[in-house]
Amino acid sequence: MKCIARKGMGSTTLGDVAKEAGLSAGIVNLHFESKENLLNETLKFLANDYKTQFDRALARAGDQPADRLLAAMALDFKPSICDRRKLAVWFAFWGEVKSRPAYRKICDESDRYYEDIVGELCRAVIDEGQYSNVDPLAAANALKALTNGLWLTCLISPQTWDRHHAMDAVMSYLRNAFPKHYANDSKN
Amino acid sequence: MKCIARKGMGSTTLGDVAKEAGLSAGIVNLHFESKENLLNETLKFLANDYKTQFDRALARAGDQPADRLLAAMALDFKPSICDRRKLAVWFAFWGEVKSRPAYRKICDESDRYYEDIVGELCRAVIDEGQYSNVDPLAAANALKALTNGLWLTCLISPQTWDRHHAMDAVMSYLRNAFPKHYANDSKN
DNA sequence: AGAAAAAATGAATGATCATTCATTCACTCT
DNA sequence: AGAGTGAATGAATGATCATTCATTTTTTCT
Repeated sequence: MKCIARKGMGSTTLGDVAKEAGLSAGIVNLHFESKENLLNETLKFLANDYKTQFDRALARAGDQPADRLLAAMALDFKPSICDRRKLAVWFAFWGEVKSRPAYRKICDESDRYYEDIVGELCRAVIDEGQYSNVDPLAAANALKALTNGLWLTCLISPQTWDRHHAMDAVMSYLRNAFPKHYANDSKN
Repeated sequence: MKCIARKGMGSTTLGDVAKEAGLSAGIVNLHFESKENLLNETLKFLANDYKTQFDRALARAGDQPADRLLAAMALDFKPSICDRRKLAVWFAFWGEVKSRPAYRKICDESDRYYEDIVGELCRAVIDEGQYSNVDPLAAANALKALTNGLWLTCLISPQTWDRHHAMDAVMSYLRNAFPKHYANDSKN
């Protein structure tokens, strides 16, 4: 991941990875069989790292759906996730999604997991607030898209845009969509 | 662009490009000097293609800021822009933004152009609607991020998600943010 | 300690590529 | 027609890389 962030996915060689690990040239093939396999495992690792943090963030959040939804969204802009190096790796893989079905599949399955959980949270919030004409799954997908887009902005314009601006944008979205729940941004 | 969409940026060789063009091996270096230069020009071409369509879409839109803003957003989900092959190319470059300053610069400058124009449209809409506490630049950035994120969803989940769903999500955002202007989605 | 297993080395191999350039081709003038 | 110009060819070059594997080093047992 360090190598991908530094040199880009196309330009990281197994030699780079070995050097980064402080080991010798042939080491990656010994442990990962092939470069393709290493990259697949890297994406799985990244996805799993996110899932671990996501599950933990929800476990720590309270019982209220609105609090849980906020916790889920806030995670995306914590330093442990919204780190320019990690974001670069996500985008490196997304950049190959069209040409590498294996990457697409991993991302797609991962996305579905969050769509379910966040969709369910949205459903509960919508019920509570009697928000009419709001589809919970659509809201969950929009939130996911907003996050990914804001990550790109963090990547492209680090000088003028940071994770705090991004979190503000998410709060703004939540306030507009679910005004009764997020009227005053008391959190974070 | 065809090659990048099909094989990914790291795996497209100058030979692939030459073959796609129906020409011989050395042709790319003859016309573009180097591979690096070809890639830079490709990104510039893509950005310029978008700008052309953006300017034309605004030129065709009416005088009302709300109509103009809607036209700008709707463009992003027209087939000529929201095409899986073109999206793959955008993401291929975004995937290297961290490691290639040249790409970041082109994207950043391009983004700023739209931030100005869309920000100004948001400002006008906010004035008209007396929407309180809404920062026009923040709204413009959020809309841009939403678009980019929705593009990613189109790339990753083409089976369950298309440009129409994406446009619905944008309409939903506009309706929540500027209810007086987009209450009934009479357009597209 | 010392045998056995596991991990790591790094030189060698063979493939792939970007780039070069002498030559050929196609077209435009007069 | 034929000289002159620009475009295109494709074989050759040299560099980079993934991968292999015989050998060495380290760790884990008893």
